[in-house]
Parts: sequence; structure tokens; C-alpha cells
Amino acid sequence: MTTRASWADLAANSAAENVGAGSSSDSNKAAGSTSGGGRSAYVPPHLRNRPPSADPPAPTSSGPASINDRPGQGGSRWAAPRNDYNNRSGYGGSGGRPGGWGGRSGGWDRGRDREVNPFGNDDDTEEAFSEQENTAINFDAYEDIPVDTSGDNVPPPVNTFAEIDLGEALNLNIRRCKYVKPTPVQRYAIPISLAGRDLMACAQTGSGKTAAFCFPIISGIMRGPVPQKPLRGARTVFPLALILSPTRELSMQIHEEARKFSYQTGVKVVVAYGGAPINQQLRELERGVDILVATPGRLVDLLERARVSLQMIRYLALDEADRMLDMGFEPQIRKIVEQMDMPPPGARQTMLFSATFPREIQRLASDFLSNYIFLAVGRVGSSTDLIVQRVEFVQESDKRSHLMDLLHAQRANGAQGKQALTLVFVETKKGADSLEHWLCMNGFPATTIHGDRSQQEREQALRSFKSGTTPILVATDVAARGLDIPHVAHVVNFDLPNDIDDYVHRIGRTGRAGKTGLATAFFNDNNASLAKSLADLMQEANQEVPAWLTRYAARSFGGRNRRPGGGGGRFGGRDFRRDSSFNRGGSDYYGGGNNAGGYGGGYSANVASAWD
DNA sequence: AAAAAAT
Repeated sequence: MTTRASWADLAANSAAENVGAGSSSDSNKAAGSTSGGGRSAYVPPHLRNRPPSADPPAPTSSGPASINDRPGQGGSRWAAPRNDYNNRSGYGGSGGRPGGWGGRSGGWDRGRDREVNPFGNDDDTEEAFSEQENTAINFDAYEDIPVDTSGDNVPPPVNTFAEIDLGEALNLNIRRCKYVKPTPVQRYAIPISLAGRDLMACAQTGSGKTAAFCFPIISGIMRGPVPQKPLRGARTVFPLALILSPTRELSMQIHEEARKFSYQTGVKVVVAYGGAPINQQLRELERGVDILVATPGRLVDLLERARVSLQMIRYLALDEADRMLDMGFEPQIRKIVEQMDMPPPGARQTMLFSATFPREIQRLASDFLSNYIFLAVGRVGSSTDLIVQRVEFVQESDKRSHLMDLLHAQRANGAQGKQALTLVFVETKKGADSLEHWLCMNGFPATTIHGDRSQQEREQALRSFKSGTTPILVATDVAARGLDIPHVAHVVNFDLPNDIDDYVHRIGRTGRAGKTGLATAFFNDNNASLAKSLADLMQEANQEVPAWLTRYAARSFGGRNRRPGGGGGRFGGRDFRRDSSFNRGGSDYYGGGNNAGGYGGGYSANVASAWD
């Protein structure tokens, strides 16, 4: 592990290491170790570029617009990907089919659409960095990642992608993505999903959750029955899978990932979110959609316009599911999932993913699930050791100058190079604007992202940050979850959040891809309610807890942030069905737990969530 | 109390 030096050294070190980081995907960044069974070393993404043979070329031939919209199901003229659905009974080679499920939305000539190669030039930075791979990877941090499952008849995990029959086309894309082996959450979640089971999964940020729910969806759509087009308005489309996320940028990111995974599979992925012209999104939808990635507001709009129907949904995935079900989002999600035309639990497959899963949210979530499996992967003190957490006592009036000191020292340490990105979280949109302005006035190139900016400005800010043009990004919680930004060396909690889970998600923007990261928090009296949970979290992550914070923690009481059980949550969450308060008398009503990790039952009850 | 998410 990195020696603990000054924060400036750590930032510099982190930045240097981050230069070798793999890029882009949130879907394969994390721990690749096994637990319970045999050990295998973590392979960081940037070292996964070692397939058994040369990388497959990324061909450019066209594919069907959408499986949902297959034009001539039989003798297709597009270069048929060698995948299983061509051999499936029902539509493999049979040229003339009976009517009923031909062109679902008109259906003619859809195959003429040319599928843009998503592997084209989006990784142009990767080559430049790949030569600087370093040897400072902390492989030990990825050993012994505990995995906890509960529910009926949990399917066993797999150790390799080859063990799972995902289909040739998908396998090819996995290789193109340079994924050599599944991450822990993928090892468990994919077999569970392929078995048709509902799933609530708690896994660390950057641990490959996107791929974990995308692979089974894509594979399932390729193999599933050909959809019968219901009688509806000609302009209504019927996606087979719906993926919801809480922010527009996260939906964009999931869409980009899913497009890579589904390249040349015939499965069409479309994204819809607010702040952007709806007409272009409508056109995309009309060209065919199997998997719809969306933010809730825009989706409701599309549903009310009857441009989208959820009647054919077979797969529902909620990313950042705890956020999607919190107070702000819950009504919209209920509307989409329960009050439109989506098939009920049991008639569809539902997958909920997050790094954190408070117990009360689990209770809400169980409304959407049918006989589900709970899966928790990861633990405080393992891979998250890669993030060095510091807390400093800073009065409100001193925050700016203190931040300035940090940035100056970082610059002096040479860590302000093009790739050493600093992400600064603040509480309010106004605060973000004013801090950005102040930083710029003081010679630090910064930009900002928050909900009062136009969508164009938001996307521009993110691009400018990622490219290093403005290596400082001041953000509200809009950027706290899910976003995969390579080379973030330092996360500064200029204003601490009120909820420990938000803190967990924020600092998870660094320390990705097996790289170390630094997270600095400014703490003062305003954050007293967070003291206990913050101190506990840091202790569980083997971080140095300042004595003054421990004293604060002893005095403060902070609602759900305070965990009476103390010492406890090794996982991001524990199946609430196993809480005695729920299952009447402590019996394992749902079949109990299957502890696949290195230890059993060491956690205390009442722990809602602790780590992502 | 704030942020996010439709126009």
C-alpha cells in the first residue's frame, strides 16, 4: 500500500498512478478477485489488454436496427453476427413466416441502418497511457473480497466469462472491451440474472455493475422469443428492457457502455433524457429500440405521449437504485413501474443495483421484486483502501483559502499536470458557481456542473474536465454517483453531504481502476450530524481518524447516519429480510443467507449501509 | 434544506 505521506504527496502519487489508468467504463473497474473459492489475482482494466490472441477487429458491417424490429427475420442481408439467435428455432433460417410478428414498427428496410462502431475512436487516450503502466497496483487489496448472498436457490458464481454462454457476438464485444475476467459482482450477478431471477445487488462503485446487468439483458434479448407487436399507434415503440438512472450524464454513460456490449448483436440501445431536444430522441426511438436507457422525467413524458409503451418489458434495471427510490424520485418511479403498462413483478425480471442500500429503501424496493436474491459484494478495508481519506477541520470562512492551499501545494508537487484532476463537491448550485468563479479569478482553471446549467453546459463542463482543459470541476451531487471519470486524483468535499451514503458515492469518483485516490473533507460544526458515521466509516476503511473527530462522534447524534450497532457494516448493505424485525422472530423466512465470503455473520444487525 | 428529474 502506498505509504501515508503528506496529502500533497499522495495527490501527486495518485496522479502519477492514474496516468496509467484504463479509461472510460464504469463496468469493469474493480476488484477481480474471488472469494470463498480459489483465489485469483486482480487484473486491473489497463492490464486486461492481453487477450489470448490478437484483439478481434471491430468490423463495420451493418446490423439490424433492432431485434425488436428485425426486417426479414430469415435470410437477412446484413452480415449476420455469429450468435445464437440465428440458430434459434422460431426464426433462424425460416424465410417466410406467418404474419403476426414481422416488422414490428413497419419493419421494412430497417436493416439498412448502419451501426456506428462504438469502439471507433473513443479510446484515443488509452494508447498514449498504456506505455506508462506502473507496478504499484495493490493486488492484495482485491483478495478476499467478501460476498454475501441470500434468497432461495442462489445460482453458483462463475469464474470466467467463458463458463457462461453469453453468445458469440457478446463474447466478441467483451474481448473488444478488453475484459479478461469477470469482476466479483459480475461473477455472481450474471448467473443469477441468466437464471431469470430478480436481484438486489450492492457492490462497490466502479465494480462493473453496468456490465453485470447489461450482459444478461443483451443475451436474454438475443435468445428470447421474437416479440409480438401489440396493436398500438404506429409510432409507439415497445422496448424489451428499461434501464433507469438518476442523472442525465449517467444515463449517457450507461448508453455508451451498453452500445459497446451490444455491437453487432442486433440489439438496439437508445437513450432518452431531459434537457436535450426530444425530437432527435423520438427519431432514434422510431428506428427501433430493444433497450431503453432513460432518466425518469423524460421517460414519463414519452409514456404520456404514447411514444413508448412498457407493455413488452422483460427486463427492468435500476442503477443507483437507492437514489431512484428515495423521496425525490420514488413517485416517478412508482408511476413508471406500477402505474403504466409494465408487466408486474414475476412477469418481468427486475434488477436493482447500487453501492449503498439503506434498509428502509430495501423495504420500498421489495415492492418491485419477486422472490429476489440479495447480493452484497465488497467490504470496507479492502479495495477502498485505495482511497486515502482525510478530514480537516475548516471553518466556513476559511474554506476557500484552505482549498487554495491544497491546490497550490498540489501544483507545486507537479500533480497539477494535465491528468491530475480534482473534483470539488459543494452543497448548492449557487455555491458551485461562485466557487468556480473565484477559482478562475485566482488562476485555477475550473468549471462547474450542476442542475441550473443547461444540458449543453453540463456536457461541455464534463468534457472539459475529462480532457484536462479545466482540471478542476466544482460539482453538486449531480456528479456524485456513477460517473466514471478516469484520472480523478483528488476528491474534495468542500461541503460535506448530510448523508454518509452520499459521501461514499462522492469519494468513489476517485480510486478507480486499481489506482489510489485521495479524498479530503472540510469538516466544521455544520457537519456534526455526520461525525459518527464518518468516523465509523473511516475506521472501517483503515483510515486515520483524527482525535477531534472521534470526540465529535461521541457527542453527536445524527439520525440514520448514526449506527447504533457500531463497528459493523462490512458490506454496502445487508439483506433487510434477515433483520429480525422483519422476519418475525428471527427465523430465516426467505431461506437465509449464504455467506460466500471469508467470514460469516460478523456484522451487527441494524446496519443499513456502510460502504459501497 | 438541497439536489435531481419534463416543458
